[in-house]
This record gives sequence, structure tokens and C-alpha cells, in this order.
Amino acid sequence: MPELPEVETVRRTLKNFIIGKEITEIRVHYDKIVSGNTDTFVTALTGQTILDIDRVGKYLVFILDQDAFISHLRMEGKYNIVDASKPLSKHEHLTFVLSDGTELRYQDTRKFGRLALVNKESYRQDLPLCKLGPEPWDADPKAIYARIHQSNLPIKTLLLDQTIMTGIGNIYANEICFTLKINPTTPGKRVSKKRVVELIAVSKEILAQAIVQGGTTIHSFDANGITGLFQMQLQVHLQKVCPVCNGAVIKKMVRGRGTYYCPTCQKKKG
DNA sequence: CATTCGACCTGCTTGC
DNA sequence: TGCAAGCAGGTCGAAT
Repeated sequence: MPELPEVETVRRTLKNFIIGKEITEIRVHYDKIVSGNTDTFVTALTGQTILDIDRVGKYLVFILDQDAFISHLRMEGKYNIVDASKPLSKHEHLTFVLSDGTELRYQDTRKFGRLALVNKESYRQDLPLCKLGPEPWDADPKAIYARIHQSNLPIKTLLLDQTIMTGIGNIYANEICFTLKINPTTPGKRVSKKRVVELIAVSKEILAQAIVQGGTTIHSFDANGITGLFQMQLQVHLQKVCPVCNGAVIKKMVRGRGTYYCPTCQKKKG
């Protein structure tokens, strides 16, 4: 489900409920949800206390006494905090039994998400996180421009490339292009330095705004779990009418991803 | 190396 | 109504 703002909202919300608690037992109900060896994961983490939750791009990083593990929610992953007596639901694939009688459960309808044991001291330098580019607020415009400028791929596709910048997903890629009035199919090569600077600035603004909205909308969790789902005002994504010119919004597939844009407002090629 | 394309999964919507 | 195809807020690995 999530792009960076949703993951950040999940991180903040989850922290209120699990910091300082010990994982007394781990039950894996769907083996493939854990990357690498499941027994190793379970054995290593059982008995450790959750000290903090970090985030790198769209990854959550749970910091424990001795180890850490990363969790990527992919399309539909979410966390539930429930009383231990609550029956396991169909799509809950992993349960962390906590020391206070609650359980942290990972739920994922499509089973795309993954959890993996990582080295607490070096996870940012290790795979897979070391592959990620900077988040927009840490991005060096020169470096980003260098990457974008050498590619013929559509700018929208490049925004989704987590090795260039991390955190942007399909929805925000569409929104960012709309805000900048840039045609999402514009080849990276044709995007000017100035436009790249603007692209980074807009990415920052939109993600930051989304985090604020997530923070104000989601104070806790409910039966739907901690999803970070929030109702941000979308300008083009899933829209039919352009809010600026009232013209029809177009939907087309760009490199396999649903892409929405206004053909009138987003004519600019760079 | 950069890029493409299918794979990974389930469920909801759409169209015949 | 029934059923198949298409699509969903993401990433990876194999092939080109």
C-alpha cells in the first residue's frame, strides 16, 4: 500500500504501542513472508525487546536489543495490534507475541510484503537498503540530475526508481508530475536542471504534507489495522476531471503502471 | 551496465 | 447471474 508518508505514519503510530515490550514468541503462519531462513529469524528475535522503529525509504526497521529486522509493506501490508485472544484473521501471516498480552500481527492480503533479519549496526550500509537513493529532503540536486539526465525513460518512471530517490510511489509520482505541469512521459534526458530542482522541491512538499495529514488523520489503529491510510486530496491520480482546467484526465499505462495526467495542463516536455 | 518483462499473490471491478 | 480478464499505493530476478 504505502509510499513513504504512509510508512512514516505507521512507524509513528506503532511506536506508541510496542516500544519497550518484549517479544516472547513469534509465530509464522506463511513461511515466505520472511526473507531468508524463517527459523533463524524466529530464533534470533524471540526474547528481545523492541527499542525503536526506524524508517529508510519505504522500509520500516525494528530495532531490538541485539538485532534488527526490516519490514517492507509492498502493496497491502499492514500491522495490527490486537489482544492475544483475538482469532487469527485470514491474511495475518506473522504474529509477534508481546510481553503485555497483546500481539503485533503482520497482515498482507497479497503476500507481497517481506520481513528480514538485518544487522543492527550496519543495516543502512547493507543490502537491500544500501541500494536506495536519498529521500527527497536529503537529495543532492546535482546527483539526481546526473541520473535523470542520462536516461531516456519517462520522468515518471524515474521518480519511481528507488535507487535515484526513495520514497515516491505511483500515486505521488502522478501527483508530483501534475503539480509541476510536466508530462509524465517526458524522457529524463529532456528534463532541465532547473526542472529537476523543482521536481525535488515538489517531492519534498508533497511527501511532507502527506505525512502531516497522515499524522492528523491517524491517531491510533482500529479494526482496519495501522495502515497509514489517509485521505489526501488527490489532484490527478484516479481523477476524471482536471481541477485546474476542467478538462478530462487521461489514464495510460507507462512502463506497466497506471499513469494519470491532464493532457492540457501537462504539455511541457521538460 | 541499463532496460524489459514476467513473477510474486489475492480480491475487486469491469465487460461480455 | 456467471465468469474471465484486467487491474491494484511495489520490488525482484532473469533475460535481452
